[in-house]
Amino acid sequence: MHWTLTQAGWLRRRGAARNVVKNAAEKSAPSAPALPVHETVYQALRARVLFGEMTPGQAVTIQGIAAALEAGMTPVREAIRRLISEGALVFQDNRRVIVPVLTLDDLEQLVFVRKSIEVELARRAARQISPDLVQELEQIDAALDGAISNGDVAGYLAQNHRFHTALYAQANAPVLTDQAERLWLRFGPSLRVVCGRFGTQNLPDRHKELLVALSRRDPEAAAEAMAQDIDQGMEQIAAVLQPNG
Amino acid sequence: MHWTLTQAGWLRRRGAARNVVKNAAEKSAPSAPALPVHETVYQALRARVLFGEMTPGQAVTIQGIAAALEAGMTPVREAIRRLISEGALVFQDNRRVIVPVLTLDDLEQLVFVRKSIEVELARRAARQISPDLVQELEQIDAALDGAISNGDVAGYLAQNHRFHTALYAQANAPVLTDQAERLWLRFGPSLRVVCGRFGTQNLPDRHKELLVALSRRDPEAAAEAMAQDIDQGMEQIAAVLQPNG
DNA sequence: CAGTCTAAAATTTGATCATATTCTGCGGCT
DNA sequence: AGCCGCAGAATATGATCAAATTTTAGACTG
Repeated sequence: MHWTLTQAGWLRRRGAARNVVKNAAEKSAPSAPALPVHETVYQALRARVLFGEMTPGQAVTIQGIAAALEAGMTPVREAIRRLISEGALVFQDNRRVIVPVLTLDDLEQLVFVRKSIEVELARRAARQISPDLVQELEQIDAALDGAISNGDVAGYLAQNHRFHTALYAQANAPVLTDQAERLWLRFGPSLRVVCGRFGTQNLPDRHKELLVALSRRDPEAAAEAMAQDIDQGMEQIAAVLQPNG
Repeated sequence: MHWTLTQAGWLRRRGAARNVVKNAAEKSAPSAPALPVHETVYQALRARVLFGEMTPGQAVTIQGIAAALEAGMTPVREAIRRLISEGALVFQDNRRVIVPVLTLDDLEQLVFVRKSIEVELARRAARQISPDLVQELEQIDAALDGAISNGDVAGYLAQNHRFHTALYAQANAPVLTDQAERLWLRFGPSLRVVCGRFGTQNLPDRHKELLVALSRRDPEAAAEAMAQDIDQGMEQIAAVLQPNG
């Protein structure tokens, strides 16, 4: 399914089924303190960007999102500003918002920053990771392998993200983790394009070496494996980018 | 002067002098395409954070800002979300917003990222900088020295920021520059505290060596000087932070 | 009687929406 | 080409409601 987030007025707000997002959040956890709508909208949009449900260049309109998510314009506006600030969306001169199109230049810089930060995160995680966590990561990686062999692109993207997120959580470095999360938002849409074009078969999976290094608590080996994983992933993206930019 | 950005209703909006910010922006540049209010509010708040006009821990209320800047709540809200996303402000569980208080842990990670990114920016700038720009940087640095010897804290902070910004613009690396700018927002408030406590006299200024390296177009020397500058500045901040966090 | 703990009222602040206004780009018309 | 005018969209406001904090008042205890 591919959402069209433009075209407002596609379901003129009626008293009918309001607040889909909010209700979902409330039901799932009765103890949850009812997240603000601007937060849930943010998370919904963020997931779409991260898992490639929005294609590079696609237009994103406030009213379109508001209609699609059954929310008011103010919270949508807040969510969008946030995503823009994170590089997940781009604010054009027209005042209109689109999903960014990566250039080779951008990608080259992204590789540099990712290698600086995520390699360090891997190093730190390796120093203090617990056997339990290694096992959890192995499970995630197994699910990831399953997704790859099934050609399940969405599953691959989700599990891959889950793997890295779980690992970085072990580093106990909120500032660094924050930066890393932000970087992922920038290549999410393009990563999906890669999968769409080449399928999931020959996707990189350096996670095995990473897992070995982690279970050995070998920071430098973990750092090396992470660097390789990043390089491979980014090269895949570079392959589908326009040569110029 | 120290603004109290809490306490709404402190000037019950009358038709009097509306849109202070907007008018200022419009007047200053007649050719300017009338920036949206949410943008001008963002810039105003950003400057306050960056130049230490807000102290760590200070509360920031939507209605307070709206009243102070004579703007509506929606644009203020957008600006605040943006600043939160950049780490310049913090969204608490109460849903209330404050200026963050750095911990030693945060600072340590900030040093790491700054050194990763800004050192690289210095390197890249050194490769392609023009003599004109070196001269401009020298002028800024002179103004900076002036501010230091005059004990002009605000001037020091502004010129220091200007120096780095102008330098990074030469690196021609928007993604990296973006990251760097974001990092500065996180230690701005604390930097001001440093100056307030120790004055401007013994502030670090490794810019001289940096300028020499740049005029020689020596990337590695520039990188080294930048690393030193960052280390010194961050150490000053560490000195005023609580030992625990 | 002083101290203090608590419940209710008052106040502050945040969240959201509906609506009015302004901007932008497009297409037709001269 | 240049000039309307229209439709889609973004921008901005103020009203309204809800949540959280502070204040106040009273009751209970030692």
